Amino acid sequence: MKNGNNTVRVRFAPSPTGRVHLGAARTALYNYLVARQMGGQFILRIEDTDTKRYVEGAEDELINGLRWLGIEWDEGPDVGGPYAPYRQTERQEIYREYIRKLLETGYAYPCFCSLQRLEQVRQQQQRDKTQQRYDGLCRGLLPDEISRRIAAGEEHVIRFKTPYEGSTTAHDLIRGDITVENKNLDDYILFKSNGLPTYHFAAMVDDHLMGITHVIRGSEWLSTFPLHALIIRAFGWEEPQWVHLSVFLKPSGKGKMSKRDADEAVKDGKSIYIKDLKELGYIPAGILNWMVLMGWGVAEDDVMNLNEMSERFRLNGLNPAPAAINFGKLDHFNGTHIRLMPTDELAELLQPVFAQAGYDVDDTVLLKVIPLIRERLITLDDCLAFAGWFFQEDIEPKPEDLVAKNLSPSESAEIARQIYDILADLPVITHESAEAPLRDLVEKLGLKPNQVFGILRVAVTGQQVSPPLFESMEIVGKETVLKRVGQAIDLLESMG
RNA sequence: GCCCCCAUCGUCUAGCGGCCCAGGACGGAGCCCUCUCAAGGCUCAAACAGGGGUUCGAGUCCCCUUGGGGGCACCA
Repeated sequence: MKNGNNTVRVRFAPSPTGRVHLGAARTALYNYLVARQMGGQFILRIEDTDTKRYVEGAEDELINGLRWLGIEWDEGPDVGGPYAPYRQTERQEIYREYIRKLLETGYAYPCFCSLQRLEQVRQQQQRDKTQQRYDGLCRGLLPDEISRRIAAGEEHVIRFKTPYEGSTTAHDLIRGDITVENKNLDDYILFKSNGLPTYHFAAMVDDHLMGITHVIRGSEWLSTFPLHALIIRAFGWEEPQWVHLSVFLKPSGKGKMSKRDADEAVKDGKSIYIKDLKELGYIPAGILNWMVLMGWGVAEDDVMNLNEMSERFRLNGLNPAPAAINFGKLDHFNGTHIRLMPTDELAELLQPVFAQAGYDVDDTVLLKVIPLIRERLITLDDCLAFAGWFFQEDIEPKPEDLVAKNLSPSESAEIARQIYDILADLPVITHESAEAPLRDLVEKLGLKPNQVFGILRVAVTGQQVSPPLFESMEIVGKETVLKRVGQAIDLLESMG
């Protein structure tokens, strides 16, 4: 390997131009997984050479989002490393040095064409329905003229001198050899007139200098990656392994997931933005498990944590075809991982959810409540609907909910009174002490269990859907239970 | 328009020439369990885009068609 000690080095190199979404997070994940399983390094590099599209705060969201997911990097702008700096705008000297080399060897040349002229050329090519490519006006400029115009301060860019003849073949790990005719490539701009490099140039220089062995990135680079290979070869460097990931399609499978679609999803309580997912009550383990399986698959046992993923993941098992996003599966994996989580760990996650909703949560109560609600949670936020009533002094059941199915309010009130008497007679309400006498009551009245328990459930919890009744009563205690059943009786009687 | 990539159940996928009248997961249907809602267990429906080759044998290899995706910026 090029860095001499056989270590795999991969990188995730986003540009801070927007929010962190699924596509980016999954690319980061795959890179991270490869580094982990091979005992290599994972590098975070910020590609901020587009000053126009730079978004304030994007880098923070990125770092926070990735860290929250549990994806850690060995080197990066915030943690430093042997190849610092890791922010491209801080590496401008380096790029200038390397572009000089390409200029000297004749692989690159200055181009003085104006934006307007370029636009005209493009339009003409469009009219002619031919391939769009720089027409090469400045390609043959003599050294004298070049130095004269540069000395005169004329604005210019630097282009790669892509051969007109021949073809270029480069190898993608999951697609095999890809060959393009050089005439179908372009004289891509390597340096912009503002003195900053473009992605094509900066990324190649950095990947080489940072000893990157595997470039794992989105498929939007698939059509330009022969060009990237050309740049690397022009320097005489060794090529990394190229891996181009598929894109995400919208849930319908019809068309690429666009920003607009992403915004639409948010209205349904779904999102492809990591930060939104966090706020929606999804947990890292669930999101990770969901993401890793979009573009990669296992034969069986698809529930995995990060460690298991890094052991099982295989780059050559990647699927080159685009994948449609399936939010239903996110729910499934999130619920599954919540169920897998130790009680105390879940408690720590649930505590702030309750707090944010305005509940004053007692930790010891919460610890007892969790086993009752855990298998009912899809997202963390679901705990509010199931268990919020545990932490409310007063509940307000709807009178009509208190009325048992096929019975009148007064009949229901009578049953509630009998329930009250039974519970009042118990020294303490537990699952064990309450169930038998209440079931006897059901039998005595000749009713369905649900009719009797339904009244009690609504009386105690205020809602028709709740965690298991007996266990719940045990937690809130006899005093509260009796108080609420008493209130329910009053309510039922007031209904006439 | 030009260039490149892709193609197994509705969706994510296993499959790298015979182990496949195609396996798993989500979702769906049914049953069981059951104090509600879940969770769990069991069962069922559901796919190799189409057409040509190659081969004793093709979901697996090749070609074409069709369909989908990406790229064609002084953006990454």
